[in-house]
Order: sequence, then C-alpha cells, then structure tokens
Amino acid sequence: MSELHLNDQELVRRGELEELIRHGINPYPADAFPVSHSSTEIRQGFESNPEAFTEISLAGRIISRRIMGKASFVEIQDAQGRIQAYLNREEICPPDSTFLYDEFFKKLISLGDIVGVKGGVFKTQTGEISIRVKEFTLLSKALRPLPVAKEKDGVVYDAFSDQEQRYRMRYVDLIVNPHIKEAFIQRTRLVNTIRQYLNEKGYLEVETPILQPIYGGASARPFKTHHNTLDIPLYLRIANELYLKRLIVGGFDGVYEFSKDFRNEGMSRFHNPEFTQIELYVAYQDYLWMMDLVEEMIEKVAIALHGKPEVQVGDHLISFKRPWKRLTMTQAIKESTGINIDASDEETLRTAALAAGVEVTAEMGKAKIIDEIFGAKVEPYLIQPTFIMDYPVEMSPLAKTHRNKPGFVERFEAICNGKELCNSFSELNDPIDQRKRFMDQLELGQRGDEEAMVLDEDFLRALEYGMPPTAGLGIGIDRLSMIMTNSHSIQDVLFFPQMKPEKNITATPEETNTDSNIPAEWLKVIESLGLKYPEGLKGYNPNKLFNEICGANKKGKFGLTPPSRETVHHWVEKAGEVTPS
RNA sequence: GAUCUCGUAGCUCAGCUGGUAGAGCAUUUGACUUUUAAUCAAAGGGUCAUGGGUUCGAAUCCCAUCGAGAUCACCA
Repeated sequence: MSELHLNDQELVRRGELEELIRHGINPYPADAFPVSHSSTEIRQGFESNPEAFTEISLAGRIISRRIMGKASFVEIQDAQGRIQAYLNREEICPPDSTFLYDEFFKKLISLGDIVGVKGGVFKTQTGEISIRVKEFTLLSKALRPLPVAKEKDGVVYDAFSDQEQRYRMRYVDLIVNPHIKEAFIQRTRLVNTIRQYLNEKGYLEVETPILQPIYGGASARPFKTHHNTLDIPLYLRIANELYLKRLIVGGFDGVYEFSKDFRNEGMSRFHNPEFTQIELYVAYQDYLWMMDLVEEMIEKVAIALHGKPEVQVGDHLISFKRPWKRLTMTQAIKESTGINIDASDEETLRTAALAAGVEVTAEMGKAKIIDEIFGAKVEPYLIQPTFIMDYPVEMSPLAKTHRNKPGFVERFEAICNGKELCNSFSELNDPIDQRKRFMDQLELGQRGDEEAMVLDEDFLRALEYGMPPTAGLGIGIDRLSMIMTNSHSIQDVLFFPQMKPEKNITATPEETNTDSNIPAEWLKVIESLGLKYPEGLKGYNPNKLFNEICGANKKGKFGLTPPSRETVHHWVEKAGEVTPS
C-alpha cells in the first residue's frame, strides 16, 4: 500500500512511530511482558482482598483516554474485558524529566495501541476500581485508527456496525464489539460439550480425507481441484459419511468427526460454502436409538450454554428438554394439511398438493412431491424440536429400507425453529440394495440432476465385506450454533464468512480477457516446439508442456526464468478459451 | 440466479424539487491533578464506491459495473 493512500490519522501515527524510534523506544519490543492479572480478576477480586493487588501487571489495548492536565485516565481492554488505569505525571516520571508523561504518553501513544502497565489497584472518588500506574510500557503501536464507540448507560454510540466491514475485518469487529465474542465462545463450548459427551460414551474421534477422488455421502455440487503429481481431479468433500462407514466396516464400533465440508452452491444467511458438520456412526444400533442420543446430547448442549434447556431464539422460547415430539412424515403431513400420503398415489398427491398451494410440477415423482409439501407446509411451522421419522426411499439413497413400511426408509430429522437440525438413519448395509440405489442416482445424474450422487465402487466393495447394522447421524454445527446463540445469520457464528474479494474493479476490465496471458518470449519457446498458439495448446497436457518448454529453454539457450507449473496449467486453460484469430 | 434497498471524513450518519460537501465522535494544537459519552477553545481532514450519460452545473437524475444487506430461488 502506497503512502499516498494514507489518511491524516494514519500519517499522524506513522509520525509518532518515527518519533518513538528517534527517542530510542522500540514500538514493537521483543521482550515478554508477564501479566499477573486479567481485568476481570482485578475487578472481581479487589473488593474482598485489596492487599493482593498492590503489585500487579496487566496488558491490553487502549480503548479510551481522558487527559486532564497532569493526570489521565485510560481504559485498557484485555481478553476478558476493560479496566480503567490512572496515570499521574509525578508518579510515572523521574524527578528530572516529564518526558514519559508529557511526550511519550500524551503525544506518542494513541487509541488502539497495546500497552503494559504495572502498579497497584485502588478505587477512585467515583468508585471505579482502577490501576494506579507506576510503569507504563508500549508493547505494540497501532498504525490505523480504531473505530471506537462511546457508551453511556448501556447505550452505545457510533458503534462499528457496517456488516461488510465487520465481516471483512473481523479482527476489528472483535476489538470494538467485544460482545461479538460471546457467540464464538458459545460455539466452542457447544463443540466441546458434544465432544465430551461422545468421548464419554467411548466413541473415537477420527479424521478422514477432505480431498476426495470421488465425492459422496450427500447430494450437492462439489468444489473441484487438481492434484499435479497424480494428475487427477480431486474434490473437496461434501460429506465424510462414506469414509466413516468404511471405518465401521473396519471394526470400529463408534466413530465421529467434526468435519469441514464444502458445497459449491448458493449462499444465504443459512449457507456458507464451507461449513461444519459432525457425523457419528455407531455399530449395532438403529435410528430409534439414535433419536434418544440426539435428545440427550442436544439437551446437554443447551444446559452447558444457558444453564437450562430453554433457549430464546428470536421471538420463540425453544425448549430442548426431553422428550421431544416424534411424528412420522405421514403423521406430520396429515396433521398440518390433512393429506394422507400413504393412501395417495402420485396423481392424487399432486392434485392435493396443488390444492394446498404447494408448487409441484409434472416431472416430480411421489417422493419429491412429499418433500415439497413437507418443506412448504410443515417444516417452517415446527418451532419446538420435533423428530420427523420415516422418509420416502427415493430421497435417501444411503438409508436402510424401513423394517415394516415398504417404500420408506428408517430415517429421521430433528426440526427446530423451522429448520433441519440433524439428519439420521439406520444405515443401509445391504451392498446389493446400495448398488441399486446408486444406479438410480446415476440415472438422475444422466437426466441432468447436478446433485445426484456418484457411484463409489470402493465404498460398495467395503459394504460387500460386511458392515454391521449401524446408526448414523449428521448435525450441522453452524445451524445448531445459530439456534443456541440466537444468531440471525450464519455469518455471525463464523469468524471469517466467505465474501467476494473486496479489491476495487480495474479501470479497464475488458483488458483482462485479451488474447493471451503467455508472455511473448515464452510464446517463442512454445513455437520453437512446433506448437501453434492457441489451437495447438487446446487439450495439451500442461505437465508435458511444462517439461518441454523448460527443456527447450535450457537447450535453446533462451535464458528465461521458468514459470511455475501452475502458471503453465493456467496458460493451457486460457488457450482453450481463446478462439483462433 | 431474481427482486428490492444501500455505498458521503477513521467511525456513525445528515445533505430537500440538481447550484462546487455538513454534524457528533475520532485526529491535531492549547487549558485542566480523581475523570468516565470528561469538559472548554481553536484547527485540519472528502476521487461523495467506480465508469459513462443528461445538464451551463450532478453526492443528488439516468445507464452500466463493483461491493454489501434483506427477501426469494437453490440447498435433503
């Protein structure tokens, strides 16, 4: 960033920086600054035991400052909170010089600087517990002004509230809006609670591949990437289900993983391209057993976070107290709409759906129509946690066929606040049935469904070796965090939500897709190989090209610095898009 | 992807039917030894998201682009 773009406040701070250095003060000292107390420890402990606070040290960021001649008050914010410090010229300066106060503290220290103080704790005339500073150390100089807000009687004025800036510069958001931290701390507490619960049951936390040659376990569009050495496409996982089941085949009887998954789909306040799920698989259990586990576990989470099973979410007070309501899909739809999906064939159902105002089309099969009715007429109205059980088989290619209800699978979702909270089934372990379900998916894929599952031959091989009957579960951790922290958007429970790049548009956007990114000198090398640009590069193996041009460069004594393999890949890609002139 | 709304100082925001930019906080300078949205006095600070157009004249009207938010679509 060039100096030309600095605003007046940034220039002032850089001036202060130079001035500090001129006075021999390192603005970024290497020395450790041992901290004896946090702001919270001081505020909570001082009243009952003042003697323990005569010699303390504390470090943090200057968040506000009131200079009153020879005395000053600063508010210092550490990881726990804020505390006031009192500085007096005579107390921090040696008798022969007022530099430390008049120059260093007053002129060269700014809001946002990180400082360390040593001194004793006392109470001011207005009754505020404060640190009487004897030693004042600069620990890190801030070169940008902090968007500090002021507060009185609980009302915050001029808070840093621009959502775009808050998400793009979460570090600033966390400094000036400390309450934002709370949701993130709760999220971690939530994860820890689940982890502890599952560990106590003896299940093994495992790690499985994020880069997968075949993506599976869910219906979604993946992110695709490429491995150069193997020269194969790889996908970022959309789920880890099929890997965890392989581990069940391998003889583990309970495995789980907190899994960052990636889906190349739309974004909304409920969707981020990367998100976290926990998946759990337990051998010799079924979905009914899993329902009990979910109830117990989520109730524990609510209590761990709020001290009670009730959580205020928007306008609703949601109770996670066991037991939760349980309904079959059939019952739920019947209750809400009067439609009996069991007794209806596809056409009757379509007519009934249309009559109820659900948008269904002629291409939709019975299962899809049921899904549409449920999504439009039932799910949004389920506020208190509710289990919906037994889904149509077509929508659940990895779930086991229902033990006594043909056409359905042993699957449940917990719905809460109108959204899916988790998804679970008795896992399909019949390899022949599983192959058939994959084939059905393949057919969907050939008909253009971009989210249809792909066939995973190795997974089928694993099933053919025999997988015990298994109960499986997936919970969206971000969604659960949103509910548990009363957050309106997924961005409020992700430190760094995905955003479009912020850099301003270039002045001439058309120039970026001119004919070639290949520098002229390298075009010569390529031509010396007898390849014509761009048509000769179309479909050419980029790794081969890389080797050849590097070789030609050496032998032909072009004397050029070789490009990276990645760059060459890019050239080939680009060449494929260019039409020969 | 669609629709609507928004983008002005470091932050939060004004800026009318078009007439060359305002406030509070922050910043700088000065005063002030227990303040707490400290106070008092003065000063500086802007490519009005970007690029076009209409106009004598555009922050304001029109078009395009970029970015954000909301709703919808998509997403088991």
